[in-house]
Amino acid sequence: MKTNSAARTYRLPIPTSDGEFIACYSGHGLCGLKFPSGAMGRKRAAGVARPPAQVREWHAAARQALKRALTGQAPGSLPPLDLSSGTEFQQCVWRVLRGITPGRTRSYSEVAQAIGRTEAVRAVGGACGANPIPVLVPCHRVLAANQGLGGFSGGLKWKRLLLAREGIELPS
DNA sequence: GATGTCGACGTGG
DNA sequence: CCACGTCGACATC
Repeated sequence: MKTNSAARTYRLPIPTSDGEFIACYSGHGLCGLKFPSGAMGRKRAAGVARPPAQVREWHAAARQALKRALTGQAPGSLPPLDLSSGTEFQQCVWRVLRGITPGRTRSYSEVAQAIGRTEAVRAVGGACGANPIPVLVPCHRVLAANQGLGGFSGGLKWKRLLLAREGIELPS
């Protein structure tokens, strides 16, 4: 049978003043966002077909949302997010993250509490690290309870930067 | 107070 | 089995 083009994922660049992010789209929506990689090969996707209209539409929304998020504002309307790659537990965590408003933070234990698994604090950290759409799913707003910064898959400098943009004063 | 150890939890290697 | 983007409880100085 024909290659199921519906399952194909598209990787499209989002140029920003902070570098070129890469957005990934599945047939169901935005499924990934990557931070700019320092030594970026900016190869135009020469042989790659132009994405379907639906994807281009999502991409336009994502670009605008990311721009706003990078200035510390609420992202506004988002394209549909395809978080199906995550386990049920992870999706619960990510849902909570999306409820944290810009300029506010939670601790890993508070998030654990919010999903009704008070003791799964550490697992929450793991779920945050597995977040496929950083920035728009604000895993950076989760700090350690002891006022520490915690970690960040994309690099702690990004976490610091994003928090600073939202006017959050970092502990020590 | 400042350290050190330990148990609890989900996931991937 | 182990290591994580953790935390709080306890032990010991």
